[in-house]
Amino acid sequence: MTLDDVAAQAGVSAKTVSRVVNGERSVRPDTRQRVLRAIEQLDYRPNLLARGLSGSHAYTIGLVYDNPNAYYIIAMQQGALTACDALNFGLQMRPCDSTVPGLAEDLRDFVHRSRLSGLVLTTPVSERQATLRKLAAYRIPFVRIVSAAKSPHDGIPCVYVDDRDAAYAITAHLLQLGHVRIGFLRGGKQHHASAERLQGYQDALRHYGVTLRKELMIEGDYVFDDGFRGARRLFELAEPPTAIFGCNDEIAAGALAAAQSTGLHVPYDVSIAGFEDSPFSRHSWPPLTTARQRADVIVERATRMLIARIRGEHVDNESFNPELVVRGSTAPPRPKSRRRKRG
Amino acid sequence: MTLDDVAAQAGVSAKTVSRVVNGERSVRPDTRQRVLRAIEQLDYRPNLLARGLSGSHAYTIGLVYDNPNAYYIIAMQQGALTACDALNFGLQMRPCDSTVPGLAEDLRDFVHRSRLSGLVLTTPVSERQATLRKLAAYRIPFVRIVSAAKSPHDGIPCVYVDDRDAAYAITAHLLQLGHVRIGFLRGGKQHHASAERLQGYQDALRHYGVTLRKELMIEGDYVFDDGFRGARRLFELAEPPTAIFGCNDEIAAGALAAAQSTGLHVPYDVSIAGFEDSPFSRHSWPPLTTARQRADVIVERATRMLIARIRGEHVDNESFNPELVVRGSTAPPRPKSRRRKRG
DNA sequence: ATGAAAGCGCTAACAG
DNA sequence: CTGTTAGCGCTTTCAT
Repeated sequence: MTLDDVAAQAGVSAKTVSRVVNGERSVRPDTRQRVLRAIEQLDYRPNLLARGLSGSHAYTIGLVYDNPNAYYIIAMQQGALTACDALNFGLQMRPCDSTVPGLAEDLRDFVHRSRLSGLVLTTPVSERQATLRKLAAYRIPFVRIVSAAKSPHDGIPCVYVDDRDAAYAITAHLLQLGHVRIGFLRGGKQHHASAERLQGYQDALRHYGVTLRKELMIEGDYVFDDGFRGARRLFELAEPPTAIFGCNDEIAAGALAAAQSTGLHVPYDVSIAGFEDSPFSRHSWPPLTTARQRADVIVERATRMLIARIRGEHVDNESFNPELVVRGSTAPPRPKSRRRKRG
Repeated sequence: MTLDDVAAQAGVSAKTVSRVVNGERSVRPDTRQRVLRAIEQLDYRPNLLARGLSGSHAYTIGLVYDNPNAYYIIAMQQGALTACDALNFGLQMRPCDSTVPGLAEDLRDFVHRSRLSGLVLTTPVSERQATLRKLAAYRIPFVRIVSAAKSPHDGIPCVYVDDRDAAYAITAHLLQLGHVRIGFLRGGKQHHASAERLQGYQDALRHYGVTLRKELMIEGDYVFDDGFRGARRLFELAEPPTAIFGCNDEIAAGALAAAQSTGLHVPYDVSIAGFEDSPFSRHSWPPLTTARQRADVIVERATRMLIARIRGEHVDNESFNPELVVRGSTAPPRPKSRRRKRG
């Protein structure tokens, strides 16, 4: 079933059928109807390979990620697949290392080789300004997912996730339980979300009139071991925190393991909260209080935006707000620590 | 960078370059070398769209999976990508539900629509005999990954993983530590690996002269909650086991959580072992003794086999043996005397 | 063992 | 508005 078959059936040229299929407006309504009917009768479906080879792009997008978190990746892929299936686009997965020097060139080659229509950039690739600039200079259409409290005004379409607000909510939850000394285990610096979450933590403390303490904020990366080590350091302080907020669930899981390895009971001796609502947070004991971040929804939206953009439609930035999920790993501090604070 | 460029560089015709790229044997070794050098010098990559349009198939394979385990999926994708990149094939991911009635037809449509060259079937899809038969009848080339102690002789190429042997090794490890009452938390019945692992467990017990006890083998699925519930049931027995072998790491993580929620100390009160060597097993406290199963390696091999088969080469089945990894979650059982003293 | 010619199904660039 | 003519980069088929 080819364009020519449809053309013959409709009594027009192949090019006209092509125009109808691609939604071009320079076709008379009655001609269009005739072609549409022929397409339906013959159950014609365009050959993506031929379209891609001949046209300026392959009707396929690339999903670019550099994220050590398996759950996150699966969720993102799921979202991208959903959108691509619905809109008749192909999808290529592209794991990468966001820190290599030639990343923009690699992605350019990737796009050119497969004649990709565009890219969905996820964090932290989406936060490397130099890479974004180069990609834009290469005229590669892309949409990115970023961590930001409000819509960026740089003209590049994005879905922005308000990590700051969600981190504020988690910290406020701990403060409302009565915690005052709250440790913060930071995530990797190449993720802007880390800074946003730290900001949310600090904003909450300030609003509740609690002094920020440097020794309670520990640097680290989004890995279990840094959560473990960071928590151990916090426990060894002269005045250890009664609650710990890990920058994501994996860090929090590391903190949980550290508590257990130290003989501390969670949540009675120490409360622990994470971020992300990954299966990690449910598959620990006790399950972790966290912020629900629907990576599948976020990426599906970004993918739809990208395809709309490729089709020349106007697109507006979209926002996503993670939602607080309270589970068993957080509870009020033990009275002892409160007394200590007062005395 | 096209075939013609390479042909010019190597001083041969485009067709010869094509032959080399596709691994055809009718090329003289020295000619092949010359072409290979030209390809490297020019960093030539064949255009998959053109190949697909021109050839009888799209030089792209599909990776089919129905597995709830994110780590497993990522590892499999990684392996498939590695092989496809090396052999200049495209890759399409295909998550599915292995229990739906029309699966074979869905996959056939998937293959035809994208003119896929073949499929890599992973468990448990690869174990649905009716689906396999239909796929074969549709003349769709595929390679499957199965759980088996020895090479199947059904003429369908496969990579077979000896789960039984690895489960035997884990059980033997526990027996050698001195455990006699060893609980087994089974995985989902639609996975043949579950039966193989149970078999390995039973073989080891028999081999060591330990009586099998029904109440120590608990049914369940490959999910955290079943590990949790199953372990709780074991702890409630009049004579609870001193060690638990979970059919995979997620089940074992559930068992670990159950132990902790019951106030049992791992490994002093109870040893726990898993299977898979997923990050789960490292990100718990204590880290889990397990069997290392390199899903990436397994799938990469399967993918290479599939492509070889598509190219008309002869392929033999390959085997993979998971390897025992001992970590902190297993230790000798507590001597009765000491237990009394502490209790 | 290698090459020449003929498309694969579609769209871009031009006609009219 | 619609049609014609050229390819896209590769594999097929058939020569040699």
